[in-house]
Parts: sequence; C-alpha cells; structure tokens
Amino acid sequence: MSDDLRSGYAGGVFCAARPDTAPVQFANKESESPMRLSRFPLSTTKETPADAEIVSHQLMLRAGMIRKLAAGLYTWMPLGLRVLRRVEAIVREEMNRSGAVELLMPAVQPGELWEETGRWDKFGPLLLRFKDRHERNFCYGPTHEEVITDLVRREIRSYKQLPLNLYQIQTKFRDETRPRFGVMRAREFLMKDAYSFHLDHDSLAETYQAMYDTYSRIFERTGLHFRPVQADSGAIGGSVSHEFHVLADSGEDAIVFSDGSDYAANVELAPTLPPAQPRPAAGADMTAVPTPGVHTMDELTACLDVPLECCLKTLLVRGAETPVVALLLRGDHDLNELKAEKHPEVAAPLTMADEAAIRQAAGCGPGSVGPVGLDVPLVADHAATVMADFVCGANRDGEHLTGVNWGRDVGEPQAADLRDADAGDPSPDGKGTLALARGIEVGHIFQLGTTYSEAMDATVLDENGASKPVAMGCYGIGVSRIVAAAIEQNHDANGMIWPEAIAPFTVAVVGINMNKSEKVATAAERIYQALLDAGVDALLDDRDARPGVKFADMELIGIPHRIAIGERGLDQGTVEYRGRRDTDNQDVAVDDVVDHLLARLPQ
RNA sequence: CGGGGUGUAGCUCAGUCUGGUAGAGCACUGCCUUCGGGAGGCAGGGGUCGUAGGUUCAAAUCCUGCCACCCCGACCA
Repeated sequence: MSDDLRSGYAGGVFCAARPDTAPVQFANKESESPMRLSRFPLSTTKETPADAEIVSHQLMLRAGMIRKLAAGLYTWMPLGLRVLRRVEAIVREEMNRSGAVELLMPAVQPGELWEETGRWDKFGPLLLRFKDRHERNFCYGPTHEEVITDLVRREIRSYKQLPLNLYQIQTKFRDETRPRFGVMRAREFLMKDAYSFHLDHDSLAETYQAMYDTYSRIFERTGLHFRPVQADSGAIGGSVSHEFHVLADSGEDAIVFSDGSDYAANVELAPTLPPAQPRPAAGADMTAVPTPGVHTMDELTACLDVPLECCLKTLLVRGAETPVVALLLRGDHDLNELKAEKHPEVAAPLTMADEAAIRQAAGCGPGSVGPVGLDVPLVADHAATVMADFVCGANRDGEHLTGVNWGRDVGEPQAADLRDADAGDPSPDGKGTLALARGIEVGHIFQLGTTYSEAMDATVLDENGASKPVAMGCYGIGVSRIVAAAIEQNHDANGMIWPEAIAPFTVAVVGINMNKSEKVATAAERIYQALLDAGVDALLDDRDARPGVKFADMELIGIPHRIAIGERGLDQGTVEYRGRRDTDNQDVAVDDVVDHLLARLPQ
C-alpha cells in the first residue's frame, strides 16, 4: 500500500501537522511498487454483468473494483480498496480535527445489551442473530448505540469527563430484505459511526453543530455535490436530525430545497403550506358519469379528458377511532405516509384499508371511492380543500362524479398536511420556492437525547453531585456507499470520472508500445519516476497491450489525468496530456510535462 | 416478507416450446501476422447444464421438491 494511504491512519498527529483541507500526497519511495500495472491485478471487462442495475454497480464490476461473494457481500479488490481507503482517510482526518476520538468496538455484540434497550425485539430481522456454543444470544452489529453506552456507563463518572465524542470506522452488517445496487445497499458495509455524550442539551447541540460542520467539510473534500437536509429521525429515535445527500439522478431519496433560503429537507419531512388563494366559487353542477374499468388516476384523466389536478384522490386507511378514514388528495399529489400516520384520526402504523373494508365503507371497490355520501371521517390535504368543480369517485363501481364542490355536495372536510412537497411549492420558511432533487443518503446525524442513557442507566454526577443521565448524539457516514455515490454522480459513456481527492491514482502514465520501443520505455519510466518524486500518485501502464486497450482501461477506471508517451511524439520532443473530462489531447514538451500536470492539481 | 423472473464455460448469452453426440462471442494458453483508440488467423484448455428426486430406451430439454441469484413493493449509512 502506498505511503499516502498509510498516512491516513496516523490520525491526530497527521491532522495537527496539516491544518488545511487539501488532499495530501506523499512521494512513493519504493522503486518496485505495485503502481506498475504489469504487476497490479487489474481486471476489466467490456461486458456488463447481467445482474448489475445501476451505473455505479456496473462500472465497479467492469473496472474490477469489487467482486460479489454472495447477496450483499462484496470483496474490495485492490483498485476499489484504494478508493475506499481514500474516502476513509478523509473521514478520519476530519473527525480527528473536530475533536472526536477514534476507538474500535467489537462487531459482534451480546444480545443482552440489546434486550436492555428493547431493541432485541424491536430491530426485527434486520439484525443478524446467532448463538455461541453456550447457546447465548449474539448479533453482528448493525450499529453500536448499546455497546458505546455500555462502555460509557462503566468509564465515565463525572461531568468533568464530558463532553466526549467517540467514533469508529468499522464493518457493519444489516440483513436487508433486499440488498441491491452493489455496494450502495450491501448487507455488509463500511461505516463511520460516532457517538457523543453530554451533561446537558446545550452541550449536545454544540457538538451536533460541530458534526454538521465536519460532515460538510468531509463531503466538500471528497469533491462531490452534496446537500444537508432536515430529516426524520426514524427508528433510531431522538428529535433533531439531518441527512447528508450526494446529489445524483439515480438517488433513491427525494429531497427539496428552497431557491430563496438555505432550507432543505427530505420530502418525507418537508411541510406544505395551505394555499394562499381562496377556493374558487362552484361553477358546475354535480353530474354522475360512467367510467367503466377506471381504477387509477391516470385512467380517470384519460377517460374523462380532465387534468390530473382537477381530480380528487380518495384513499381509505384504518382509523384510530373508526374502522376507516378517508384521506383526500389532489390527483397530482402523493400521499406522505409519515404525515398521514401522525394525524390523530389515522391509526398508526399507517395501513391501507383492504378491499373488504372499502366495500363495507363505500359500497364499491377501490378505484371508484369518493367523499360524496361517504360516512367516514374526511381528512383532506390543504390543497384538496381549495378545489372546486372537481372529479371524484361516485362510490358506485364504474362511475365517477364531475362538478363536485365542498360545502354544497359534500361536507367541509378537516384540513391537514398530508402530501409530499413538490417542485414549485412555496418554501415552508416563507422564503423562496422549492425545487426537487434526487439524493443518495451518505450521512445522517441525530440528537438522541437520553433515550439510550436512561434505558441503560448511563449517568454522571453533575456539579451538585446529582446523578443525571447523559445526553447523546450519534453521527453516521456510509463510507463504502460514498464510493458508489461518487460514481453515480461522476461518470460518462467511457467509465468513471473520479474527483481528485478520492481517485485510486491521480495520473496514468501510458507507454505506447513501450515493450517494443526502448525510447518510449525510457521516457515513460523517467516521467513516472519524476511524478513520484514530485509527490504525485502516479500509475504506470507498462502492460504489453495495444494502445486502445490501455486508453479504454484508464478511462474506465476513471484516472483524472493521463500522460501518453509514444515514439511519434517523442520524435518531436513531446508527450500527450489529457484530462479525464477533456475531449482532445494536448501536446506538451517532455521536459515540461511534470510541471504541466502539477499546475492542474488542486493545491 | 409478499409478487414476478432467472439458473448452461471466468463473463454475456443461444440451445429447453417439439427429449437423441454441449454451442457462440468475449476472456484464457501457444504460434504467426498486426502495432496510436478495446486487432486478425491457426491451434488449444475449460461445462457432473444450480441441486435432489421422478418420468423415459434416452433428460440441459418433461414433472416435483429444495437452493441460489435478480427485479417490483415497505426499511436504512
């Protein structure tokens, strides 16, 4: 392994010496290093493996970065590992700089700790459980709240030892129902998880902010486009929470952000505001129209030739007090399940009514349900309450109503925020308009409070000698996922395009026919060595392969810079430079090429 | 977990419907030619056709069970 990667493990010492955020490169002093491709096990393929769905998975397999062992389990090949280690090094450096302290906990955890917090039962099949030879319960850690809280309750006695922020970078296992997308959603994955401990909430808020800033710095350094967004704290618990998303069209999460402020949130969390304009007056009479075979909103708009936003969507769900509750949405809006579940009329967890319950309540099957004459609680999204002359189900199979109006044809419904925010909605903070983007969740920070410390009795004495449960925060980064996310965000038809900071190599030195031409071999070796001496992480493609093969490979594996050395150029005293995103070669004098390259590297 | 699909050479796939000697391309080995954008020729190596049963003179092919993997849904770094 190269010196620069090893240096990442030097941790705090390294950080103290380098207070800036620049990627650091060290000269490679070994003359016979594995950075010669003839001795590096690169195995690329032209064909895309059949079971790879998304670009990052396909390219990682084609480039030989990873190999699958079983569902959701991957070997990191030497090339892939170089990238993983670079991401890891950035995370470690910035965590250390923030004042967090690294430790390493066991991956295997005793079940009894999980029973203390009740998560042995709550976590479900995601938790990989097994027994040791004494028939005692264990699990492979999907996260480490229990272990760290157990550690802290044994080690920390006094408020004087707080605040404390401990982190590790470690392999986790979550027995996902559906592992997919390669390393993006693997069962086994590399995660940085940090846990902070505080006497009071103010201290927690301070560290939380420090972690927010640290995460922003980490993702800036990786060179990826990202966005912190307000998030739901989900199963881990707690109140305040932010997710960090790498922006990519293939992202699994939808996020919204304002063009007029720094407001940004996961769509599942973003509130929508009641419309400012009042409901238009009724202008049409209510009329029943036949709609045979219509079951979906799209079929309805096609059948009656009306816009989606003039249709009312009626969803029946199990009620808290009543068998069913009707949730009413404008046809073009999507139900937000988190919001619906929190509504007092609605039973939690949110459960859609089954066909029998729908028939019982509405007298018809799903697809023809509407609020008119429906004797169940009506809860309408704000946007639905200002509709007029709308189309909805008639509660008779194969029939819909047009020209329906609130107050006149149906009682006024309760108004609530039930839908996903959409592009064009006003920002919830009143400043600007929301835009929509897709994101890949690569980081998540939480203020946990005392949930775990109370359950596990992790207390310290405060300045008055009183015993208090410690307040906790937890902070995760999906290290291996970042690698995949980087590819999703940065690739073209020829392959990956690594940001400098996490590229497996900075520059590829390609000798053209260097096994036949003494001249080319000499020049290539000299340039390669000069780059190493200048501290550049160079890769020498000294394979006995045709130029086309070498170029295609270097592009596939996404090396940011390429220097091609051939007899043709050498006769003129030049070599060729090409950036990974460039479309043309640039002739550079042999003696200038190292400086030429250095000028193109980030400081 | 529910619904759908696929298992044949290291990879991508044909062959299965209609049972009868195991195939192609890429990759790999050797030789020759070629030599600045994934070269060409010749000669090779490599498969108990996922697995266990069943039907049959005969099974990659038909039937049954099991297993693995992939896709679509609800969860997560």
